[in-house]
Amino acid sequence: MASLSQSEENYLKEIFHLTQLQKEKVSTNSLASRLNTKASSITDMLQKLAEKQLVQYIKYKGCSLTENGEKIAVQIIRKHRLWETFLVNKLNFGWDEVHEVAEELEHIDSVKLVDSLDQFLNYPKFDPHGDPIPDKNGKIPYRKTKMKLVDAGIHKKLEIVRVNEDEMGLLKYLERQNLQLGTKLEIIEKFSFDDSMLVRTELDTTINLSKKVTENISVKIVEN
Amino acid sequence: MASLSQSEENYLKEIFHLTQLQKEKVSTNSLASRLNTKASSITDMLQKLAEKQLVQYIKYKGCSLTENGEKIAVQIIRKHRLWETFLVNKLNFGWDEVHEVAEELEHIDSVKLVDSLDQFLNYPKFDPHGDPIPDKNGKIPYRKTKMKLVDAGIHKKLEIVRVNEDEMGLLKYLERQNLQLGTKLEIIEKFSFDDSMLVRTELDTTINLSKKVTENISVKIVEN
DNA sequence: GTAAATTTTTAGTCTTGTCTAAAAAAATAG
DNA sequence: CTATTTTTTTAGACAAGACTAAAAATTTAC
Ligand SMILES: [Mn+2]
Ligand SMILES: [Mn+2]
Ligand SMILES: [Mn+2]
Ligand SMILES: [Mn+2]
Repeated sequence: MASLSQSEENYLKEIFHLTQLQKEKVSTNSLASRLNTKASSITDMLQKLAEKQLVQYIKYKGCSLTENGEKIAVQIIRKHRLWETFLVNKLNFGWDEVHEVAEELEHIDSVKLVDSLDQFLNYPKFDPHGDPIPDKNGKIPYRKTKMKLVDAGIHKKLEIVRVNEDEMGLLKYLERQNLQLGTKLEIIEKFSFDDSMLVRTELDTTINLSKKVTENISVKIVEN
Repeated sequence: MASLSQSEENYLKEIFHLTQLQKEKVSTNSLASRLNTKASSITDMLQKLAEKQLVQYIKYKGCSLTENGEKIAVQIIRKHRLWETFLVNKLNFGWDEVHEVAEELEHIDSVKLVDSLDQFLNYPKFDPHGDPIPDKNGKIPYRKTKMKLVDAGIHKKLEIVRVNEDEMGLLKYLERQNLQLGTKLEIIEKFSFDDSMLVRTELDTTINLSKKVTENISVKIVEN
């Protein structure tokens, strides 16, 4: 089990994420754009990872993770999300400040460290953005009932359970609007001409949210 | 201020440590043995670091840190020792388990992270081995009164304030003997034929310590 | 003060991960 | 179904950081 380079780990992680989004095999170009590299670099690396039995790769057909590759990817995601939780819960980072540092911390290689951190944080199930934190065995506590705000029905009592941390600028925007995980809200009206919606929060403030926003927030129904 | 590679940071740190030990310029070979590389690799890197104005390097004459190089080295040491403190104080690592992980954590690049960690730990002055932790501004809280146990006088009340974490196996040995930072002891007798000594600890247990041990423990005098 | 031993540097290679440019395969359009 | 466009792969290059072997400088020994 020779340990992997940061680069290799990032590739595995990204293949995992892309596989979640669309069920098909992951294309060279999609990886290239997520990893900010050129397609040729992706091809090189995929060949290496295939060699190491971490991905299945068929020329021109894209790739997917092997069982082993997925196991490793999940552990990196576990570390990433635990560190983000640590930074927010213990070191008082804002939720928009943690991702970059977690990108570095996730590569620290020590099982004892990760497990101790997990315990120290009291075995959190979700990170500061509401993403599930895989446990020691790689089990991911997906939320069963969760939908994008854009798809939620009108006049139901909703609670924000997840925000898309990848969406550049969203976190800061939500902070400014006083919207956070756990915030309860209700859709008052949906405007079809620009797909924005008017929502009312607990404090009786009403805000208009654009499609861009409501597509990147997930909620659960609290009551109806 | 382009950020440095892990390798470059390790070189700077090691040059700093070696400069502390012996006042002269640091030799290529001494660096090679500390960094587990070959002398030729050292030469290559010194040329690069000299280029970047981080070390002063004169062919065949050894090197030393520039002001800027030292500043960076000290900040890495700060990070190393803060992380070690975190691991012991918050995650319940043993003092013999932290160094390796800290070697990785010390390269995480985020001033906010380091300073928050420092605050979270309550601005510790010393790490789990009794080594001083540089502050945000690079000031190092050296202990004024401290001597190697091997050099301490007989029948004085002493307290362990520092152990040499580099000495392979020492930490585990001391743990086994129930000797830790803060342990009070008194030298009962010194044996010149093998330079060992008999010490009595607070709990009235007496232990014979070899020269190898007493050279790598530092104490302060509590009373005489 | 010269010869031998040691230390340090140089020259040349290798691996990793990236890039650009060109070639090849696959997808799309008419 | 063929031609064009797009995607992917290959070929060749480069920088970082390490290594080995050989050359050069320095130190030590007599
Ligand atoms: Mn993140
Ligand atoms: Mn997250
Ligand atoms: Mn250490
Ligand atoms: Mn230490």
